[in-house]
Amino acid sequence: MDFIKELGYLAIASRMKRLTDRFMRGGSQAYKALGIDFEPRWFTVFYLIYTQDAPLSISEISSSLKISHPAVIQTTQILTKKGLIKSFQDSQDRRIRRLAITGKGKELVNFLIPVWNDFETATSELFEKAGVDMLDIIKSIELFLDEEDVGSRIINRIKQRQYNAVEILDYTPEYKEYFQKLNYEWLEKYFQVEKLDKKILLNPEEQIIQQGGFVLFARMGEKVVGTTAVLKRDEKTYEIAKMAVTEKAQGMQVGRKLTKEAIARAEEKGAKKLILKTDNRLRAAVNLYRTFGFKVTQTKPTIGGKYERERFGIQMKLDLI
Amino acid sequence: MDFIKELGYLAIASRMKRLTDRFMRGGSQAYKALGIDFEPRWFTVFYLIYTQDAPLSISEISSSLKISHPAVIQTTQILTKKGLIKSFQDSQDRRIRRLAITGKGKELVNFLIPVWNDFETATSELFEKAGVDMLDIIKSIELFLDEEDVGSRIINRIKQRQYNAVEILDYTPEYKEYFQKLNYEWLEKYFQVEKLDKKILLNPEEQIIQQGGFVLFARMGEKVVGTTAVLKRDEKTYEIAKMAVTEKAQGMQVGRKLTKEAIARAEEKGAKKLILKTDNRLRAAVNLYRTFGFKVTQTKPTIGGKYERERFGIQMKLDLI
DNA sequence: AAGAATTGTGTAAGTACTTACGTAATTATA
DNA sequence: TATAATTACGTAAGTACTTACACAATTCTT
Repeated sequence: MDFIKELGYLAIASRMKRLTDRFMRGGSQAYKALGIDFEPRWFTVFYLIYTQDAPLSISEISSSLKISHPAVIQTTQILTKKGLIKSFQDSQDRRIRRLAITGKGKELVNFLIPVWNDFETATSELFEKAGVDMLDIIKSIELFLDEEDVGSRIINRIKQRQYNAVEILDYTPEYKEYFQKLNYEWLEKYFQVEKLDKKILLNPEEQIIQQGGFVLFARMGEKVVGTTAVLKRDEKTYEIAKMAVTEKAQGMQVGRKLTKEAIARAEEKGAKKLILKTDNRLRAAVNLYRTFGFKVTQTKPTIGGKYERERFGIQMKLDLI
Repeated sequence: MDFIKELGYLAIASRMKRLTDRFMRGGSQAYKALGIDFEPRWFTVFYLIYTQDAPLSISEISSSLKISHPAVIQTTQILTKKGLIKSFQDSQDRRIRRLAITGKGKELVNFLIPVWNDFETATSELFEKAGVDMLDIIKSIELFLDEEDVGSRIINRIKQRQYNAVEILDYTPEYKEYFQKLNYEWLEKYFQVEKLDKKILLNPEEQIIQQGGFVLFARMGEKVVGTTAVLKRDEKTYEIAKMAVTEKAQGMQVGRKLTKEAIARAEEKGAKKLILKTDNRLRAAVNLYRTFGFKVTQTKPTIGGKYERERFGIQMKLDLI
């Protein structure tokens, strides 16, 4: 029974690892059977040093093989101990230690060349029998991964799913309490709830909607996890304010979807300019707004601003069309 | 610059390893980005325990995943410390420790299921874009490796090459010295050179060839590395004797090719039966003869045998049709 | 020309496996 | 029913990487 096989692409990395280990062990067995004191993992470093005319430095080997430099150091230490390579200081740059093959090393290479040939033939024959051009496959996969690595591929997919799971709702009186609660949650964490906050948060209909603005809510599943308000400043200018996302839902694209919807609705209402006030220390928020095209317009302390916290804040602006 | 790429199938294992590492690291990054305390390497063990209804033992997990049991123990120790699984002693067999998922573990699974889904979609999409059915490829390669593993594929190829490199030569007077030297080499190592040995080794023409037998030599490159004699016992019976391969060439199929040629030539001369005397302690030799169909016919000490060493020896026989 | 930044190497610690070996419990065997 | 063999688990040591950090030499910047 082989559980990993059953999991398909879910455990593809584990399965590839298992296969790779099998290849590595096979190589090791072959050397052992021949009575040669050599390991497959030394091959790339040793062969690189052998083929290059000019002695290489540690970091040159590291970048050529795309492995870490401590890995190179470890391997070269072993090869040096075996007497297969030697090292000397570079004459120009005293930081650099250059590595070259020894006479004993060359002797071993001559002995190993036909063996390596057999390695190559045996593996290429195996892949040929399996009807697989493995070199081409790896090349093509590596190319795709150079474009975007596995991690970010997965992360983007997760974000997309989370984004789709967020539903944006219009203001209704029964959600009023969430507008207050969600904003209190973060205000209390980072700043204090000031007098003007309370006034707006307690009376959104009167303070925002009746003034020509609007309020949005974000729902994930059954839970209201975020909110934002858009205030009307004048016919062409609106302000995004009172954006709040509950802690548990942060990083789940709630703010992104709220912002996107807020911009779209403001545009519908005839806005030509959107502004917002935030705090330079709230990096996630500032970066989010930036991805929508908001630019910082004011970083100096607003002396006599309406809110105490504005003394540390910045203003951002987005021109529509 | 990517040296490993240039090496083709010679460094395919290193290249596969690099690719696998990339996948593993990608998974790790994704969990980290989500703020989840979970690692890709835990997945197979954790998921197996989760999916199975009955709690599993260490060795059941080990064989299901085809990894060593200490690897399972290590992973389960971590998962236990994280509170995701728990263990209890089996009621029937007190050696067995059974592993089951905890409430906390189930909670995490529920959270992770959509994430794992994203893992799967992201990787399968990647392979699809690359035009590769990776699951099928790995399946097919694993199938071939189950038949014959990488190590033995390589070793067989090396042996074949070595076998082809051995050239069998007929007796000529100028090689006479090798017949003596090669036999002295091993006789002195394992036994003593006895009186009868000397007589035959010094006069092969008279003692072997003129009696209806023959002598063969094996050459690798410029060097004579092995020899054997075939003595005529009667019209239908020949004896393989004085087989010697120099130490440096041992394991290189010299004995095999000499034996094969000896059998073929004896057959040409009309032999119906081949016998030989060897020592049970020379395992490599006995096994070699066995692969040609020789059977042990006599294991008891030959009291009063011609050679002192025969007291520890065995006799083998091969019937030729 | 002084200070900052970068580069090359080395060391330490951590991770995720492996093989080898030890011990206790169970099962098979004579 | 002793004894041997097998099984299940655990521990130790080794391997082959990694990341993080330290330090010296060199190069860049002002």
